Amino acid sequence: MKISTKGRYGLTIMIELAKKHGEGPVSLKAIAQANDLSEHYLEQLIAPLRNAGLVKSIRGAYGGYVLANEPAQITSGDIIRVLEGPITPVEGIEDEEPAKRELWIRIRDAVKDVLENTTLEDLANHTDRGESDAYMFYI
Amino acid sequence: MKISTKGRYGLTIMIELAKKHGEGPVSLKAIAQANDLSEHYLEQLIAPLRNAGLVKSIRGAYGGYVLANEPAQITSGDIIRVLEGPITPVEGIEDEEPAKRELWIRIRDAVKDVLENTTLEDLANHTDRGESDAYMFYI
DNA sequence: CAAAATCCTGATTAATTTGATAGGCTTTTG
DNA sequence: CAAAAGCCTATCAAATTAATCAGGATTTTG
Repeated sequence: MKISTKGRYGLTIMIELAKKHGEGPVSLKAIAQANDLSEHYLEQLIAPLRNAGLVKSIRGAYGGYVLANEPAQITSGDIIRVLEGPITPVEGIEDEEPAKRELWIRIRDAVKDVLENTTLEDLANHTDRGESDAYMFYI
Repeated sequence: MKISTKGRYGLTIMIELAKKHGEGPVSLKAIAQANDLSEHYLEQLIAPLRNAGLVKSIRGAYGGYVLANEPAQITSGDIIRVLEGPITPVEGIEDEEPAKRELWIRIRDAVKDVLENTTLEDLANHTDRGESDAYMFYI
């Protein structure tokens, strides 16, 4: 039940682009350095994001990437789906025995709901407002 | 974002035990055959379930396993946590940047809510009531 | 034009997780 | 005792994930 670095780093890239939205292209190098990640690895992740039409690339000196849409129009689900595949706890839910199928569907819909209702704007604008740390308990 | 066969088969075992709850021990062999799974592999999965106190073993001929508690007292979260580890989309949520942390927490809590509110009784009693297949769309 | 910056592509490797297999030991029943 | 069943440990194969490497192509700047 984990999201791999693909989805995590992909989200990192997209949040950086959302923060700089409207300020011209941002290079992968800058994102990689700011987050201490491998630039080459990020290249592998942004390729599918570009193919999916979530970002646009601008080549050449002083080039980089920009979001293809407004941050409010791009959901975390768009990103995770591209990099992690369909949002479902189990492949082929339909083939599962009814008891388990019910559980997988409940989980899938719960996660889907969160991912589709959290946009890049929500994430990029989120400065730590220091809400109660009640959610910080370990489960 | 997938649950591996560990969690899936573990849940299968536990549902079988719930269905036969109160009728004496059920052997792994019977469960393996009924679900066309490898008995040896199931042994690896039931060991942690036993260590966690979710099932009790009865050795010797005509032995097997029984639930350690009533089906209504055991949640799917108990089982998944033992076999898949902590329910969280990311290790070390606390260390994440606030923007992403917020998202991981929302996902974690949504999944946690489903898992902790679905008991073995719910699952074992679930005969296919043929609800609307509206949930069968592909995402 | 030449150099720099950047995107773009493919191949390869390393590490981890998952899934499966084998075999022997122990305990209980009949 | 023999059969049935759990218990335990080790090993291996396959798949996935994570990361690295190498080089090329394109565009902009000066």
